[in-house]
Amino acid sequence: MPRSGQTDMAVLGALSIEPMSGYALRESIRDVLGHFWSESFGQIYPALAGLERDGFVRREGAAKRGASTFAITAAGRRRLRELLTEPVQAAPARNGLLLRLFFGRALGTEACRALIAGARADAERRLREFDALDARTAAEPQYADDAPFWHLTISAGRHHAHAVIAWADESLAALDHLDPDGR
Amino acid sequence: MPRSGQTDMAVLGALSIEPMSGYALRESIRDVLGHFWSESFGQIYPALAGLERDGFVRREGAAKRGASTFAITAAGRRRLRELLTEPVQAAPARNGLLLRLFFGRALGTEACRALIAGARADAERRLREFDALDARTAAEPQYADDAPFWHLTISAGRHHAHAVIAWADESLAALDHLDPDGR
DNA sequence: TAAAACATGTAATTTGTTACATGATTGA
DNA sequence: TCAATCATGTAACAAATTACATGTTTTA
Repeated sequence: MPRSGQTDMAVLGALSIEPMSGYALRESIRDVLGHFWSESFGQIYPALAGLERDGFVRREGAAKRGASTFAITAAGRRRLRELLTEPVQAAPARNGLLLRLFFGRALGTEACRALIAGARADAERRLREFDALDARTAAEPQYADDAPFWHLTISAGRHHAHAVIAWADESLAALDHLDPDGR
Repeated sequence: MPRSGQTDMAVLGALSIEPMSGYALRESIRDVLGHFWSESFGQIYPALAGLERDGFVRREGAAKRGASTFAITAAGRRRLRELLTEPVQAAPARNGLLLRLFFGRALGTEACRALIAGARADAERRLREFDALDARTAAEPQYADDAPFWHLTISAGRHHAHAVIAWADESLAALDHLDPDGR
């Protein structure tokens, strides 16, 4: 039974905004936190069970059939603040694109170009997703108190995507200079 | 015995540049690929054993006592090209800083400010590390053919660090506007 | 009424880290 | 000679994904 503090933080945090089912929890983590966080069913349900056992969430509605909603308790809010205050643990760096480019001499210049162009296209797509996400949250006045913080995370995503685009353009130009025949 | 293609790629790639011991492999992965990749002993040694069994690396020097060096074979180079050509698999997003900021209303504005300032300081430190890394590779003429590719990865790190700094400054200003008394 | 979406959970597997155990070599 | 560094490996644990199993509710 995985009980990482990280998963508990994400689950309690989401439930601190509004009560929802485990299914909805996963959907909103994917759709709203998706660009900087992820959780799978295999973690969410055991985490909910543990949090319920410890009195941090309360299950509302029948457990057996159909929908049951999980709500955060007062103890759960205290636990959330405790978790949020813990030092940020750096995720181990694992960037498959940069690993391939580092060995670009073995991979070949043309394949490198394609990888960089792909990363640039992904970044452009993410920028469009951020626009949509911004519009969605701005349209819901009940989240007004949370929106400024949500905006910080979207802004981080935008800055990152812009950085990828600038880097890609610069890098494609550098590879052209290295090997002027685009072949 | 973990045998992920990702670890094999990093190990074969490093050995494609020059033969070295498992220990040195870990050091150079930490020191050179550190800003975008990581491997631990628990993965490197089993990976080396598997690669040796499959004929992709050859152990030179006594296995029992003191140093033994691992060198990539011709089959290993073919295997490396094969691995490098595989599609980049996106690492699951896990950014503990942004997760905390997203729940910034529960964490408190002041703690958010401190987290952002910390991220900014980390980025500044990384920029200095990139300068040192650049100087180190530029000083070794034997890596001239690889250096242009290595430079792409360092440039990516720099762009990313600059993006973090710009985002942090913007975000700190936004939080000031939200709550003018810094208390 | 059939398909799609909602909903909950478990089990197997993968992936990776950390700690432990052991020993050789080198330099102060 | 003692400590630090180099070196190899295993075992225990932790974290997370994926696939599987099961059933309900809504909608076309």
